[in-house]
Amino acid sequence: MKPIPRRFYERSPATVARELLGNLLVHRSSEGVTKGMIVETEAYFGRGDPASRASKKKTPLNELMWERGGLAFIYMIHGKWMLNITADKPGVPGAVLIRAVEPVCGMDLMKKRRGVKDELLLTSGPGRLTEAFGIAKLLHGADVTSSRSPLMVILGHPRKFLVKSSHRIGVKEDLREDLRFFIAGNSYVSK
DNA sequence: ATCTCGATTGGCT
DNA sequence: GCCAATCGAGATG
Repeated sequence: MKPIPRRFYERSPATVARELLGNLLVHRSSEGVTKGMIVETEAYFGRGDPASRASKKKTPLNELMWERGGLAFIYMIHGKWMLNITADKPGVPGAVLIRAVEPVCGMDLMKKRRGVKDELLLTSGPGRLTEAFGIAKLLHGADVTSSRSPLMVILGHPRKFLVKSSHRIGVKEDLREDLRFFIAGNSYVSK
């Protein structure tokens, strides 16, 4: 399993968000392995982006957004863990929120962690997928470009799909630009 | 120490 | 469609 290299992430968050679609998120833990195809993402910038955690000053929570690309940036909102991957060049804040994946491996473990049987409810939302994958603050700062990391992103099989975009979900104030990207017609895209 | 808020979710009408 | 529970971080005292 070869992770996608760091240079992939050190570009505009919007480009990274779009191109992450179709690739595979892999988490390895003592409980087992879970794998899913990324089907929905959102891009966040720094200064000038009212919805971003990095729109204001640096804090212990958001400082990772200024670091190099390809690091897991994790925080809690409404009692749920959100998984982001840092993007853009070191010193330039940016991140991509992983909003949904399609389960590929470890569905039994996902069902156990989520406490639901319906596969469609396993990973079809940012809080759902972190619960299904067992992702929490412990993985904050994990390097998803390292093959030794418990959390990584690897190249998906080449597949044809249509990418659509929309405004970002749930944000109080959004930018004019469409910054949510998803695979058209995929049933794991959140509502 | 206490209060407020949110890049959400699930249950109920 | 509406609504309340969720809980850690940041702000405030």
